[in-house]
Amino acid sequence: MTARKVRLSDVAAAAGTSTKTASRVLNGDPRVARDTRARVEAAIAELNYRPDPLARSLRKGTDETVGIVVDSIADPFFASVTGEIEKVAFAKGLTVTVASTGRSAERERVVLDGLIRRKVAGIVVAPVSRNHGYLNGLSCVVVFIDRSPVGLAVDAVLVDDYQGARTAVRHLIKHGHRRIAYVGDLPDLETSGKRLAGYRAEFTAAGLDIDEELIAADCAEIADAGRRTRELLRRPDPPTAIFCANTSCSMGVAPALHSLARTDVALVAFGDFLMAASLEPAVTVIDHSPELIGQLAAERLFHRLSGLDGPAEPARRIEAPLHLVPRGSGELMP
Amino acid sequence: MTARKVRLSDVAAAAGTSTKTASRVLNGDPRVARDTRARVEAAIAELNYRPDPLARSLRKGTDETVGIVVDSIADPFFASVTGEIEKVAFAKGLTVTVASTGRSAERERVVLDGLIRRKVAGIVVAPVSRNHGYLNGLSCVVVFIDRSPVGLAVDAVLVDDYQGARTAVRHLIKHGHRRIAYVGDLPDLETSGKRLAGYRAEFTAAGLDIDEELIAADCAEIADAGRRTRELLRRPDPPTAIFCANTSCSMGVAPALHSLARTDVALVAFGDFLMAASLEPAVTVIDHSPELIGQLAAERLFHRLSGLDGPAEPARRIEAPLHLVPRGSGELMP
DNA sequence: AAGATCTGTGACATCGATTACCTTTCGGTC
DNA sequence: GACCGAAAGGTAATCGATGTCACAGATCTT
Repeated sequence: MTARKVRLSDVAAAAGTSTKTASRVLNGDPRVARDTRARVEAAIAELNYRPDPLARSLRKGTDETVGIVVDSIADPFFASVTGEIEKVAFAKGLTVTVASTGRSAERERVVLDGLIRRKVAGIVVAPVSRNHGYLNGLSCVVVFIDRSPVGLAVDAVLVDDYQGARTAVRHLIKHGHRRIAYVGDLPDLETSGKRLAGYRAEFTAAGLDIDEELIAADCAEIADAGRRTRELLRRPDPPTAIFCANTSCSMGVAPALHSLARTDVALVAFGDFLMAASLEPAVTVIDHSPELIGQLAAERLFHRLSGLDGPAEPARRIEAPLHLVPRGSGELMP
Repeated sequence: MTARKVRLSDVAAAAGTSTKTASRVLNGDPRVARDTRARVEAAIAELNYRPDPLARSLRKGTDETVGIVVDSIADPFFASVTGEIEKVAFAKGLTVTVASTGRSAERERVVLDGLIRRKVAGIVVAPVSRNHGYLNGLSCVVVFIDRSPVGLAVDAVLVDDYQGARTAVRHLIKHGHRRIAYVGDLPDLETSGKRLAGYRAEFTAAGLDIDEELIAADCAEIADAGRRTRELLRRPDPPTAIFCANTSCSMGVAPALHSLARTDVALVAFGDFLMAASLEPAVTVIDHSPELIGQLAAERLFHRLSGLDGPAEPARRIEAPLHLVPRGSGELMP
């Protein structure tokens, strides 16, 4: 009933060959006679043999697994990215292991180290640390997402945070706003830093002054964003529009505007979110699809793994397209 | 610089012992002399040795990994559950591998099979198939979440879908509603089936008739829920309230109500979602925290793995608490 | 004082596959 | 007819750790 465990040697015995030949069949080695191959395949089917992935990995020195490392798996953005990569990986027969950094550079190092020790074939990582030199000389394909590699030449799938932010701010300026608040995460995160830089650049390009008091770039949590929004609107000279630099912040800003009944304040958010379209007014967003990012990352990873490129193929930087989705909140006039 | 690869035998050599003794130190075997242990530990530190998890797993026949199998990793509910389990697992030094079923029973079988072949120590699974007998006789700890095991005695962390739905419907009836629509997923999913049963039971208990026309139990996608909501409200005898049986449906129902400006229709949703509190009116929900479910599942899993229970400890059914969070939408009168 | 019981340790087999390196067979060449 | 090369397949080592078992010396027993 429960065939306890079938090993390759059992298959070989059943087929009347050596394990080596059975192994050849398993790995598609062409140097096997037609009928020998057939006998081995029959034995495999009959015994319902499946190779032991652990043993194989130990011997081969590489495991058919891809690792995914992100800030938090619960984060909707990273959850979508992960889901997409898992789909592709499953289709190729690879296992997916996940790990979160909690945004700690130290933990990033620990989990990456763990994955590498497990000889994963490839890793997709949304890095936290400032320097990734320690990953050099790895015999493992790495693709960065969301943030770019420093001190390391690997593929990266990114969005153009800087231009995205400029587009958002330009949109608001075009609709007549001059006092536009910035609500975002700490700018020492690469992504946040670039978005803030884009915000600033667009003001400068438009010949407008920046009121530093309207910049709330210290919102790590949803609640912070809500609180800072209230503070901004309480000012004697409140903003007429808000540029919200990431999804978490949107989750704080939008509710705050609602509870204050200040839906007259224009809003453009960086990153789409599930309910954005159903709020009243619906939220105009700069969309960067996590599914697409996941797909692009997976594609890049498997391409490298397939070895179709020469190994010398230089690191590539892929920009996932961004586009502004006008829904109402961003088109309000002051 | 990059110490290519340090094996246990290198450590042993450096410490002047056999690999077996080094292994003893590694595994905390008490039968090692004090100074031998010290020497081995020094060698480990000096060579920066880390054991190879694959080799260890192969030999031991079990991998320090927990598998998580859910409908979709991108689903916010499962993403939170997964994130929580990963946190706990990381703290215990275990790796986490994930796989999605896409709600296909066949795929469920395939991914579970894959995990088992990899000799994972434990699995947390949100099952899809109707019978899990094929998992019997496994040397692997399994914990079910969200749906209960059939033909198999394993631990399960569940919510009381039936009572939750009754609570929701009772709440609406108490506020004067008689025509309450049901919008939910297909009832052949255990969870959905129970919620629908709860809906029906509460009507019966209140001595009210059920209008089958108000039951839209065929919404597998967000878009379906939106469409069905519009249909329901277009009826000559529309409902005055909606009970929304899962989060995905809420994502469809709430926007639909908004876009129709029908925020006079009462709404209670099963499952909290990020923006629920910020909609206008805020959405009353039956909350079942995915974080809590993840924690409970992880706790149960690691408890079993620790072997503190006798192996004969009977399967336990754990109910994660549910509670109604009134926020406005559920308290509207007809 | 001979046996019994612990300690501490190492040699060697083992987990289940793959790789390096042979051997054999056979057809074709010159 | 000796030689070469390709095809087909086998033997044994190996990946890196742990389990089995044997054994020497120290410490008790009675």
